[in-house]
Amino acid sequence: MYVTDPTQFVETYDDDKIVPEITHRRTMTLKPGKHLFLEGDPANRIYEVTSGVLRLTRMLEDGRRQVIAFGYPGDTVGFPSDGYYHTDCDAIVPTTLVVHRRSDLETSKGDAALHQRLLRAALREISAMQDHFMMLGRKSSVEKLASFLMVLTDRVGTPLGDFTQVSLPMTRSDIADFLGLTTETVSRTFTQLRKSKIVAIDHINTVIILKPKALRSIAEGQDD
Amino acid sequence: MYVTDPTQFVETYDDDKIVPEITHRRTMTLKPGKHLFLEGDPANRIYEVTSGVLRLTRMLEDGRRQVIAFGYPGDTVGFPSDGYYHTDCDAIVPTTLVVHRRSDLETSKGDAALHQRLLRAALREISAMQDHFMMLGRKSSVEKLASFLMVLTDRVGTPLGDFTQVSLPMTRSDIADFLGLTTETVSRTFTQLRKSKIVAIDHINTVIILKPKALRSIAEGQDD
DNA sequence: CGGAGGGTTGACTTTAATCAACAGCGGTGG
DNA sequence: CCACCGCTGTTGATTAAAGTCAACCCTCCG
Repeated sequence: MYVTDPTQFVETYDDDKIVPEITHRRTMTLKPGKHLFLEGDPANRIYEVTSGVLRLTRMLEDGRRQVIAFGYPGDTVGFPSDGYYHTDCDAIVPTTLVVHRRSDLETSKGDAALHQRLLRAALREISAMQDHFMMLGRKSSVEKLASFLMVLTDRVGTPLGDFTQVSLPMTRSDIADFLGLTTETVSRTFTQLRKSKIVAIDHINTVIILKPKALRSIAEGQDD
Repeated sequence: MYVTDPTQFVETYDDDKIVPEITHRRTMTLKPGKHLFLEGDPANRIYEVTSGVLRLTRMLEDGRRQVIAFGYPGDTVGFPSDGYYHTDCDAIVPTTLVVHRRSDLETSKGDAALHQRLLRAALREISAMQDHFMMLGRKSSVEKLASFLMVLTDRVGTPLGDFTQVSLPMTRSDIADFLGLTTETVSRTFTQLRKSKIVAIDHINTVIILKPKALRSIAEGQDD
């Protein structure tokens, strides 16, 4: 019930014209709460998420935390810089991964097609991070939460009658640390969206998008 | 683009045994205020800054602006995603650039060494953006400004007696939009740092770092 | 000399954070 | 099986931080 809809994942693959080969594929699984790597670890592997959800985080000395990204199926994680990882990464649900050796991908010796994929993934990542900047720096709490829900709707939403269902495997605290808010504010903002009938909250970790257009226009700051 | 200290850049060159050839190098210059590209333009070129400073920005419909990065010498700008630029880019001082055709860099046909450079630049960019996330999402206004000044000190600071001088070619409004603050808050925060004798403000666009250690510990959230 | 734009400062408002209480659920063990 | 504990989430009251609105200054330039 946690896991991201497999059809979504297949589509992502189709879009990218990536047909994974059985040969030369190393896969692994990761249990919830288990770390894939920590900030400062030497970065020898690059991973592609095939199912589940990862959480990439950074911490300040005093415990303040920023969730950099959630790694959904189709995402690549573990981009190295100067040979090291610059975030912690752990699983929030059981997760399966394809493992690539960094040396295969980064040096000229490796497969050119794999190379291409890494570069494309990095460029997509940069673009996604640019959206995230605008969100962190310039949006209000409702706009942040609406943006977050829209992204998830577009990526991993599943149709449910006339509406779209989105599962939120992460805690409120994860959402808060992703959006640069507190858990209390996230909670209040959910309540606000629920009371204005834009979303319904099914179970704590399942929301139903009732008015996608309204949600999107909030996300983009059109109403104020 | 945000943090890459210049020695780093030189080392990267050495590591890769890339000595840019005069041949096949196309350069250009850009006057202050002139745009290099706009959000949504097809991304056919990738640029390396050789002198000057660029500003990369994104806008919301209602005019709210986020400065994504400043492009200093050694930085690469114009990373495409889906074939388009996702930010505006203009010069804030006279700027010179090396121009690369995207097709040369991104497709398998191009020079493998150039390929490598693009990938490295993209990975550095991702790492820098991760710092910026923490700053936007979790730091207070003083911490933000201190972080900004530290990065500039490390990258482009020039020794001045016992101290370090940093020039700020961008306006207060650019700094505000980079840090997710208002110009008023930036101004007040400069005053605060000036009054506590951590920096001195020479000319509007030149600051002198009097207590780098104090500034760094504020930036990292050690004092509160 | 005068005007425009960028920057600073002050007074006040708004937003989200903080502090605190409590509800719901899920697991554990008596 | 039920009681209790601990964790996550919600809600309320209050506070703190940054935003807004406004006045003013300074400098650069025509």
